[in-house]
Amino acid sequence: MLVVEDEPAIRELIAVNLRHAGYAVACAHSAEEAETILNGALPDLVVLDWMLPGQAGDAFARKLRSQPRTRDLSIIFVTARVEERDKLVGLESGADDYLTKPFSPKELTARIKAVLRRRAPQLTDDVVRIGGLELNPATRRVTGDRKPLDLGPTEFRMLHFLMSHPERVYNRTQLLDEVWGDHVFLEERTVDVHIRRLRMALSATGHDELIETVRGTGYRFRRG
Amino acid sequence: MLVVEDEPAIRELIAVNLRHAGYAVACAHSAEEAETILNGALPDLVVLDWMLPGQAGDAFARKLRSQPRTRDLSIIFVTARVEERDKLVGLESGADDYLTKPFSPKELTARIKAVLRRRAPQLTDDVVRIGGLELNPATRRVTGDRKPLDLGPTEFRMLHFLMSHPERVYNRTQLLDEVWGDHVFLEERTVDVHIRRLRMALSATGHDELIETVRGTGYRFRRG
DNA sequence: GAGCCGTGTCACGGTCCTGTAACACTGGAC
DNA sequence: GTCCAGTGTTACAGGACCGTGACACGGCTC
Repeated sequence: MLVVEDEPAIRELIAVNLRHAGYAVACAHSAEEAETILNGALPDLVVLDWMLPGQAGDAFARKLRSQPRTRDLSIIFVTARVEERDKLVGLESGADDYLTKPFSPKELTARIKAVLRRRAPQLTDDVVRIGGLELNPATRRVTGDRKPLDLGPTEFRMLHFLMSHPERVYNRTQLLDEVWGDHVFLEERTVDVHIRRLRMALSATGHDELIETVRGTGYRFRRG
Repeated sequence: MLVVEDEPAIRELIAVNLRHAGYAVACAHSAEEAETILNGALPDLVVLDWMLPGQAGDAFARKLRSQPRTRDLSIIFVTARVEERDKLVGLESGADDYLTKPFSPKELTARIKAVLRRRAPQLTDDVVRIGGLELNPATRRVTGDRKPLDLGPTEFRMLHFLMSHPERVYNRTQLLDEVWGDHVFLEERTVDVHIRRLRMALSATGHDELIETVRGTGYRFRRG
């Protein structure tokens, strides 16, 4: 997650809230600094101020869209202008969404979730194979070393999600959002129990150690 | 791929990204120009702006659907309106999907891929043979181990569909769409009852266990 | 009209799943 | 070593989910 915003107060406000929501955040106060960062690692999403010193935000967005490496980045505009015209121009530069100041942290994270969900994390019907496990969403079958595994609906969804994002650590809130849906209202410890049930099922073929606990953070599905 | 959009900026944004995704793209700024192009070559898919000058986009879509030559084109609507009502009308005019501005290039290509992939193979008249069962669509006869089975119309269509996609799990909504037709308005539990009737009929030759219940998901036709 | 067949819906009961609380345990800070 | 937050484990009540039988309705034949 990259936040590009010249106003320090707003930049920190956004960053703090994103971190709290479980995202890794980098900040930049100008388009130039943002470019430097982007030359290193690519984020999943860019929160971009409409009004940037020197170079306007939408010009920067067009630039991102014009380069192959950054073409597919999700972009959310933050703007103080509410006029329709500005929104339209924002759309023309290929933003995924926009926020009008003032906005609440809740709205920010909600929109980010919406944008991210709209695009990537849609679990597909493709077969996932990792570490001796094979999960087939279309037939809803899971095999560990050719032996079939019996999973409940929730266990299956969780394993599907984890296997689709190996090595990556998810906290309990994120798992609730991804596996149960983000409108649910459940205890975080519920995740623990389902992790256990999933591990139990996987242990039938000796694959129970594929799900790793990251103390203080959450869980991770290991490669091999 | 044909892009029909009157706003030059958005049109180019879409076209550039589609070309980058590997599609051949033609552009039109109005419905009239689009018709001229369609008189020449037929694309696989049309990206159509909801608001077109002169003729509304959905009117154009209806026109496409009404002509045999363009009836089967996939259509994706692009609209700035987010209201549910508009979405509904968009789908009623036969759109395969719609995009709400703002959207990102990645989202656009993802949806296009989804629509193209969704064009599932229709049920053919070929004889289907699986697990001792033989279903002949042309004669509308089903035999289990050479013994004839007596099925009602709905049971037959459902068995035909399930046997044509063995191992794959379908939920009740999908089965309603595939067996009854896209836009029926029936209780999902109705599927259960017909599954039962089908199982009863199949049990006459001992093949009732071929239809498997996948709890929390739907039903599956087992191989062998 | 009566009778039959195919169909959609409902209600009941059993089974399995699931969320939660309570308790046991672990790892790390000090 | 002690202590504590964080996690593993277990048990259980409630509920979701599905199979099943019954019933009403419409179309059809006679």
